[in-house]
Amino acid sequence: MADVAERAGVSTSTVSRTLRGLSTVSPEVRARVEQAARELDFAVSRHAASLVTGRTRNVAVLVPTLDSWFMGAALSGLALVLRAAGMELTVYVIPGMAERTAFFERLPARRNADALLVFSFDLTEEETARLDDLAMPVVYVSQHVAGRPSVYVDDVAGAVHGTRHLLNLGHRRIAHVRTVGADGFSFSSQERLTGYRQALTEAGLPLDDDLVVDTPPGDKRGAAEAVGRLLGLREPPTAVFAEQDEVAVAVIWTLRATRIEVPGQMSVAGFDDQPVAQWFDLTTVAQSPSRIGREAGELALSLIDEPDADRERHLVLPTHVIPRATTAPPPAPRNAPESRLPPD
Amino acid sequence: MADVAERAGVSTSTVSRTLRGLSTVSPEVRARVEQAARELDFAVSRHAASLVTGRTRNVAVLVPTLDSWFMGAALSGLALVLRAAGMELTVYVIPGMAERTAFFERLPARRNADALLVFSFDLTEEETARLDDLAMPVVYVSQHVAGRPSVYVDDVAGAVHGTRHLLNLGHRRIAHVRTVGADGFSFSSQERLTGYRQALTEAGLPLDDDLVVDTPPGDKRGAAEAVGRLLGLREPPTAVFAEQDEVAVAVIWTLRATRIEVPGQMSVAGFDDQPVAQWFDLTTVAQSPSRIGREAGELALSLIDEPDADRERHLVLPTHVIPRATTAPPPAPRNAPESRLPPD
DNA sequence: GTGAAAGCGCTAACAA
DNA sequence: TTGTTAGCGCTTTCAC
Repeated sequence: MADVAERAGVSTSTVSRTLRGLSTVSPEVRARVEQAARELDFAVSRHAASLVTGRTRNVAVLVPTLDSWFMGAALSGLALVLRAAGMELTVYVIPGMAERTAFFERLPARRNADALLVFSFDLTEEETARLDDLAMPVVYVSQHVAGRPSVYVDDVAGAVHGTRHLLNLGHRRIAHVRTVGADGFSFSSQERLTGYRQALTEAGLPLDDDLVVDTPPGDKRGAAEAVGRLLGLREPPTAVFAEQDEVAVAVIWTLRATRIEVPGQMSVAGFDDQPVAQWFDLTTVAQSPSRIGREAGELALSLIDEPDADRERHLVLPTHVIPRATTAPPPAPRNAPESRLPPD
Repeated sequence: MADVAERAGVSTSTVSRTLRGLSTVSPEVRARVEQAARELDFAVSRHAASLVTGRTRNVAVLVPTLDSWFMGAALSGLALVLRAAGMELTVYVIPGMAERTAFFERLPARRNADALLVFSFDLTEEETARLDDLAMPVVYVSQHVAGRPSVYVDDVAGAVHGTRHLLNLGHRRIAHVRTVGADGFSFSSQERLTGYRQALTEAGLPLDDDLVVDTPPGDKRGAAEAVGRLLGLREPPTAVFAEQDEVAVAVIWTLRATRIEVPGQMSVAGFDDQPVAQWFDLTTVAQSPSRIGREAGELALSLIDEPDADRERHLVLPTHVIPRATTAPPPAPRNAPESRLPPD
């Protein structure tokens, strides 16, 4: 910066003021400084600037992986918002328990970012408390954390609508296939189960635990087993509401391999609307991770500017059912009393 | 850090030395300092440290998007390597031409990272030159840049093997569907076409330009048109080698919708082996973006430590064909002279 | 509207 | 082995 100052014949203060766009610089001086900066290919060192301002112009995110449709889309949305605000994005990827422990022990984001977005973890009380004394805004994404700003999709309502879609088609035996990961059921997983149950109850149907089966995510074999269990039931379902599109696709795969037609003999609906849903023409409950990312980014930015605003804000994003080709009325429709069904 | 020093009854220098793990600290003092640091939840400000060391302990990546299978996997691999080295990762997402211009104009990574990884852009000479005077190692990923360190997959060889797989099944009319984006054909696109042609030529087959058709990526309609063109040919192909799995899937989709059996009447192979390939049981040429990310990260780290080593290193990663259920011998096999085919 | 000077939190010489 | 001191490159008073 000293070089630029010298070349423009001004002090470094003036260069600083010019480059930050402060209006207290005369036009001629501004022009001279800008030209000098351009000629010298000068870029301000964020580090030095942070040191004195205390702001890093950097937002950190904590994610379990980068390698998923959801995270890719969410971070793309977030990146968009951050770039528009002149903020940079640093990513902490925490794939396993060891890394997670290390992260919460050292909290490396401390002082090196203006805000932290925590994606898709089901945090313990301790971890949340640890983040509380981070002295920076923390936004929780894809999870509800009481008293802290959160952004998430309305999984319960989504599952209700997805299930209702099947009910409205006339299905009465509707199964739910959910995923169980290394850490047990995720938060979304539980919410979607709740929604599924709620829709059935609303429709006056009994909750049959045999109709709820588990599978590891992204595992054909697991899905095959789950489907096998459902087909082995005395009264098998006529429709499956899967917790995620990937599971739905695996279910469809298994059914077709077993020569059971979808949707002719069995309807299948998913949740997410990720690209694979289009390839399979899958009926699904759509959410927008990219919007989640954007909203979370904007919330973080607003918290950076006004640390006290929105401190407890929960932003709940909507879903919508996209009917496609994997759901249809059941093969032998029973004479269901339509009046008892709430509208889809 | 002053607080920690006071609490431990030492100078800040000693705290600094301790926290950086220098061995010139006596065990008792080290213990006191570490305890004090823990009690105060102290984390070193990377900014202040960078200011004096000139090293940021941060690696920047320039990516066109985060929202793709390839980038997700590649960045996950990269993140792994970086975390192990205690480096942080900042991501610049440049989705469009405007952002790209802005990036190369301002070069915001300058002085704010120890290395830059440039993913999947076909850079112009100017842009490359611009990165040259960035005063930090720049690693080019998924592209060949003469005289600069690069990491990429061997697209030509991959396409050769993919095409040979079809040749070995007995196909003689093999089409190639490639993608054309907003910026024209990508580098990989061209390489894969080259490999396709090379395999045909090796097999003594003529190159028929009618067998090479274009489609926008991820667009069912475009794929349908492309397939239509191929089927309308006087002598239609018996197999399609698609530039990417997504295109292959779209092609299969169209074929099946047209009641053309895959692989019974038409074989289809892809390139990438992304998850959707498994769902469709797609024969494909597999590459490992996660490995690409790891290798690129390691190359960058080595360049940071030894700026002069490996300056021109090109790391070319292998691919392999995964035969699955979408390829089979052609419906009416001609009596092809097997001896002329190179081994797969 | 501009400059001089102090200092942000750290590390790296140098002394002790 | 430890402490003292001088800056790293910037922003921010405070004068002018």
